[in-house]
Parts: sequence; structure tokens; C-alpha cells
Amino acid sequence: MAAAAGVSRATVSYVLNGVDARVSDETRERVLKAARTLGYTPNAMASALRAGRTSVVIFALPNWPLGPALGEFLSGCVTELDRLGYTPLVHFVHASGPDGLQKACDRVRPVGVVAPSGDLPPERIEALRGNGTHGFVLMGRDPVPGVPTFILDQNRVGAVAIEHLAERGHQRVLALTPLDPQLGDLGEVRLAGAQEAAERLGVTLTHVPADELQRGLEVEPTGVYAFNDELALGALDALPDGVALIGTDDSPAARLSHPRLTTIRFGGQDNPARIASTLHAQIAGETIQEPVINSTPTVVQGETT
Amino acid sequence: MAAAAGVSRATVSYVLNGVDARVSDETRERVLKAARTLGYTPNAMASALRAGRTSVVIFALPNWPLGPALGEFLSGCVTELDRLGYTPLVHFVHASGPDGLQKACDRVRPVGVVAPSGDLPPERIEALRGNGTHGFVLMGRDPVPGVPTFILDQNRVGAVAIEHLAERGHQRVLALTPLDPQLGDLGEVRLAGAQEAAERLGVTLTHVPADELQRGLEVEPTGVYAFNDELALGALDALPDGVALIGTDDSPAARLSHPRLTTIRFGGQDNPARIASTLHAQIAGETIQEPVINSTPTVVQGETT
DNA sequence: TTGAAAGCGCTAACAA
DNA sequence: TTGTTAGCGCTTTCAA
Repeated sequence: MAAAAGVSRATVSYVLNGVDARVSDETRERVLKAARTLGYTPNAMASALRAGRTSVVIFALPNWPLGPALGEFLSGCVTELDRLGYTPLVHFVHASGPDGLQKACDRVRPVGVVAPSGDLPPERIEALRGNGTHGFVLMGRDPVPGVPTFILDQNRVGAVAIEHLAERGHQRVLALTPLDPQLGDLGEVRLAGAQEAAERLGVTLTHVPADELQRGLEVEPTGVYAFNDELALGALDALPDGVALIGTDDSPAARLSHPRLTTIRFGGQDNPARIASTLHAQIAGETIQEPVINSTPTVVQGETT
Repeated sequence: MAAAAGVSRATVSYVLNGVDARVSDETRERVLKAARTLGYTPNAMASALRAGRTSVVIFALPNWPLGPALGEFLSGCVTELDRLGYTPLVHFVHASGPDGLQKACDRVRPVGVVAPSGDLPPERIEALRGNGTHGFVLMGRDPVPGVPTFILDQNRVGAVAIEHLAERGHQRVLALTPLDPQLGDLGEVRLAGAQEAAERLGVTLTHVPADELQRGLEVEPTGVYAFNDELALGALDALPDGVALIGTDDSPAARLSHPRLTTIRFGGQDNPARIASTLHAQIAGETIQEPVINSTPTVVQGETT
């Protein structure tokens, strides 16, 4: 490449990295033309080696059920990170082996990582810091000291649902959960939150896996809380008239259903932007002012409650 | 590191890469211990630079609606690739800028790429080949000459749905589509396939966006084909008794709904494994025998048709 | 305004 | 069985 343009490798580097002060217009033109002709792309491995860092940000996705809400959130994060000049890539934690995230980080040396707090313990973070990873955002229920954390309080989701039903006078409530082990840990926390709220508010909560819906109806509930919108929609037709129903996720389908489903929306629109900028600030070496990003669940009122 | 173990860098490299023939047991032990003590991790950038290739496989995800079916497929691909020793990472094509995939490939120099055929034209593939990318699997409607292709015939999905309804004697059918622009291109192709099949079979097909379901019912359809299961479930309660309903995706919620939803399952269980092994073979320099991986949609019979 | 050269951390060929 | 060394492609300092 340098030879093709008749200049030194150094000059090529300056041109391609926009250090304009250093090269004459004429030389720059020649280099750019040669680059185009040859289809030259700088070797990112080499420059990463030299610089001691890549532009990659790994988003470690835990075993969450893939749906519209998650898609929107992920897309948002990717878009923001891309805008800031990073190369965001999603790693499926549960689908790789036990040390999948660890291995992925060792192999791409990301400059930043977004990961569930459970998958990235403090000692790993320390190890990564020494390897060129400078930005961290954890996702979890509780704040992690010293590391910016995106609070996803599934516990609260369950509580909000029950509070909503209780406010409307429902005393016997069914909690409808997917069979899918995917919702596993996530679901347990939600259920616990719902249970707590139920006790607090004097609501009788019966937990029923989705495939036993019919059996659950024997307790003659006045309200049903489904752990996701699909489940709610699937139950809608089977529920006796007058039984209230609230789903979770605010999926597009919930907005389009007849009757329109009441559901729970998780988190604000600007969370992806805040996650991205938190990462960016850390990587730039700034101190983070707000180490906690809160995601509050809110009820989206429909016609089913 | 080499110094800490009192050996040369070469020896460290051999030990950590399992070239056992070269080092004595005693030396190996010493090196491994030192590595553990120091928390030493080989710099993958350096070794990638040296080797001319990384272990990363980029899976370029187009603007498909995220749901359980896609999740299963993606997880499958990731698991298989991981098993083969690669580092699979998912790139959200639509969420990055226009040349997002290009940029991502330039920055991580993946050894393999799985991408929609529309996002990876032949000239790009050629360029990538020169940059250390040796495995390609395209996803699209039609085979691409010279490149293994995973055939996703959305056209056929639409046709299968209409055929299923026609077989059961339905002559007036509603096609219920999401508003979501996400399904855009994908949806158009499906609709076209359904339209063709309808004409062929003498079925009257009316296309209605999901938010106009009520208006669609004025044509008094005897069957409804929804472009995804969530939409189908959302409509279930609103449809008059006796109207047949078929969804798309075979989502868990469809299996759990009451009545159980008839739906369309897309593709076989072993597609991820075939995609992974096709990539693997190419990277190993083998010639691919079966350059086309077919994904045939099949009806999953429920109680709604 | 430009070139020469060092060095990022690793691996593989060659020497001992 | 182990050490020495060249060189992967880049950026950046120093010299011209």
C-alpha cells in the first residue's frame, strides 16, 4: 500500500487517521486514491495491538426470553454505541460454555463490557481492566460498589402487577408463569416480588404454570398476572368474562389485541443512551457521577383490568 | 511472564498452546503455575496478528422481529460455533449505521460470517476473503452461486398457511400483519407467497394491518392467517366462533394457549448445526458438498383450524 | 512535509 | 529439551 502510493507507511497511517496537519494535500490525494484502488483496509488487529485496545464493546446477553421489548433495548444500546464509534457485539452467555464470557473477552479484548452482574464478578473485572477493558456496566438487581450498574428489579415488576390488581379490588390472583426454563431465575424473582406484595396487600396469590391454566381456574381468581404478554394473550380467550388480566413487556401485540391488554412496561426510553454514555465516559477516563441507572416498571393501562 | 517462569517466551507459547512434545513436564508445570499466579492471559490481538486470523464468527442479524423462534435458532448457532472453538458474536445490522456490517468486519476481522445475502454482496465477500475471513454462510430466499446459502423462503411460509386453510375449505381468508415496520421486507414476501397460493387455490385473500382487525371482520372471513403467533393470540378473543386461525413461529405461547393455536414452524432443529459445520469446513479449507441448507416451513396442528 | 525505525505480544523456524 | 530471532501491520517519535 505504502509502496503503491509511493510514500512511507507512516504517511499512509497519517492520512487514513486524519492527521491532516502532517501531509500535503497532494500527497493525501495520492494516498487516498491508492487506497481506493487497492481496496485497502487497515488491519485492525495490528492497530489494536499497537494501541493496546480495540473498539469492540461486548454486550453479554443472559438467558432472557427474546422478545420485542428486549429487542428494542438491545437495538437502542447498539445504535448508541455505534454512534459513539464503538463496535458493539452481542454475546449469548447461556449458549456458550461455562466460561463463555471470559473466553469471549480474552479473544476480542473489548474496550467495554455490558454484562449481568452475576456473570462478571469483581475479580474478573479487575483482570479485564488489566487487559484493555476500560468500560463496564453491570445489569442486576442490586448496585455493585465501584461499578456502574443498570438496575433491573424484576422483584419490583411482580410487585407492581399485584399492586395494580389490588388497587382494583382483586383479592384472588393467579400468577401465570411460562414453562420455559428461560424465565427461570428471572421468573423466580418476579414471583417473589409478587408474593411479597400480595402478603402486604392481603391478596391471595396462586402460582400456576401456564400448561395448568385450567386447573388454576378452579380457585376462581378475579385477576390474573401473566409473566409475559404472549402468555396473557394465550389465556385471554380461556378466562371467564370479568376476570382481570395483566401481562408483562408492553409488546406490540399487547397494544393490538382485542381487548387491548393491560401490561407492564419495563424501563425508560433513554436507558440505552445512558448505558452507552456511561461506558463512553469510563473509557475516556472520566469519573462517573451517576453510577446507578434505574429502570422502573410502570403499568400500561389497557382494557383487561 | 516468561521471565517469571524463568523460561523463554517461546516456551510459554508452546505450553499454553498445548504443544506438549516440546516441553518437559517439569518446565510445563512451572510455566502453568506462573501463569496462574500472574493471572496471565495471552494477548489475542497479538496472536491474531501473527496468525492472520481470529477465532471470531460474526452472525449478522437483520431487522427480524426478536422472538422465541429466532432465539432458539440463534442460541443453536452460537452453541454449535462455540463447540467448534469459535467465538460467535451477534451483530445487529439494522441498529448500526449503513455500513455497519462492513465496519464490524473490518474491526474484528472475523474468521467467518453468517449474514443475510442482501447485506453481504459478492464483492464484499471477495474483499473479506483477502482479509482473513474464510467461512461464509448467507441467508436468503435464493441460492447465491459459489457461497453456501441458508434458504429462508418466507414466500413459502405464506403459501403453506393458505394451503392449510384452503385444504380445510376456507375460501375467504384474512391476512393479519403487524404494524411493526420490522416485519417489512419479510412480511411483504410472505404476503406475496400467500397471495400467489390464494390465487392458485381460488381463495379470496384480504390483507389487513393488525390495528384494523375490526374493519377486516366486515368481509366475514372463515379463516385468518396471522404473521406471527402474538398477533394471532391477540386476535383469538375477537374472532367469531368457528373462524379458523393460523399463526406463525410455533412460539411456546402458541402451544400453551386455550384453545391451542395452529401455527407454522420454520426450519429444522439441525439447521444451526449445519450452518456451523458448513462454516467450519470452509475455514478448514474443505470444499462444501451441500452449498444449500433448506429450511422448510411446516404446519403445527393446533385446535384453531 | 516526509522517511526511518522501534516496538506492541505473539508464534514458528532455526540453532544450540 | 530449550533459547534466539524474525516478522505479522500498525502508530509514533525522532531525524532529516
